[in-house]
Amino acid sequence: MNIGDVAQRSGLPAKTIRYYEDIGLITPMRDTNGYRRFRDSDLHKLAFLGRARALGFTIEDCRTLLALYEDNTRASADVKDLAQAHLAKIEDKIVQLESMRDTLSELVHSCAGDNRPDCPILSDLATGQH
Amino acid sequence: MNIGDVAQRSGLPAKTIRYYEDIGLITPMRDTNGYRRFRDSDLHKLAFLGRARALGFTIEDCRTLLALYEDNTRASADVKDLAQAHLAKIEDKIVQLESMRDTLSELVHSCAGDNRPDCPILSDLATGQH
DNA sequence: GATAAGGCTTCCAGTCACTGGAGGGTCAAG
DNA sequence: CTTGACCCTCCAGTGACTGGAAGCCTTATC
Repeated sequence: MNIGDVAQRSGLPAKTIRYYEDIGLITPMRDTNGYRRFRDSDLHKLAFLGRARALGFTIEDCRTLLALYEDNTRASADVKDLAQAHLAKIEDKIVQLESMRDTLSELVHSCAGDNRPDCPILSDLATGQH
Repeated sequence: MNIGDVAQRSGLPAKTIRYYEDIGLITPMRDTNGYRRFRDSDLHKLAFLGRARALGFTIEDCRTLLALYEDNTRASADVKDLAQAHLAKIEDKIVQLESMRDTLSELVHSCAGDNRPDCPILSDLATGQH
């Protein structure tokens, strides 16, 4: 398979696939013309990476996950720890965003949104007081 | 005030304040020795920026917000529109993160986390199937 | 055989909002 | 006069791509 094929099948942009090779996540073969030639195992890895990234794992997490995946003597505890740490970060972010949302939503609702200049949003930003 | 003072009072790192000057958000004066000299109005702006950033507004949003703040003929509708658009983005992100959290949480709970290699997390990443 | 379209290559630069560090000048206290 | 705490500028790096330039390869058509 050429890069266009794996891009389509994995759902990842060709640019991203080249980038993943650059940083050593995959190592496709090369044809005599210099084109990358992808094996099924490469496609498999890319799909794996796509799913891990979609769950928000960092690239370094993905590297570790791939290594664990290919290590048949892994302990599932190692995978679980990684996933749990990541889950905690996500939950953290959600809490932060919810706090922003709540404040912002309150401000938006308290603003008339008309032609007059009076604006509680700006007042709040200016003074930190409602 | 020197940069250390405004850093402490605004809660922003000195590096960030210099950066904000670089990109034209503030324009402190200079002493003869080259040190930045901040007026109260600069501190006020920095506090404004700190609060806007804490609500997740981008730097460009902040620039616009500052301009609106200083324009006494603004329409509050302009501020509200900006805030509402930003709120929508935040809500979007929350939905995405919640989806990640739900999937990940399910996977984490289904993984034994022991010394054996069998791991539903890796299986899911590998196949996209539970 | 020429040519055009599309796919592939590499390499460089830009994104966002800082952050770290090197290398050096300034200031106040003892 | 030295020490230590400030301050300065400039450069590079972060994460994970993404866009674009410049150029080679392949396939189809005329």
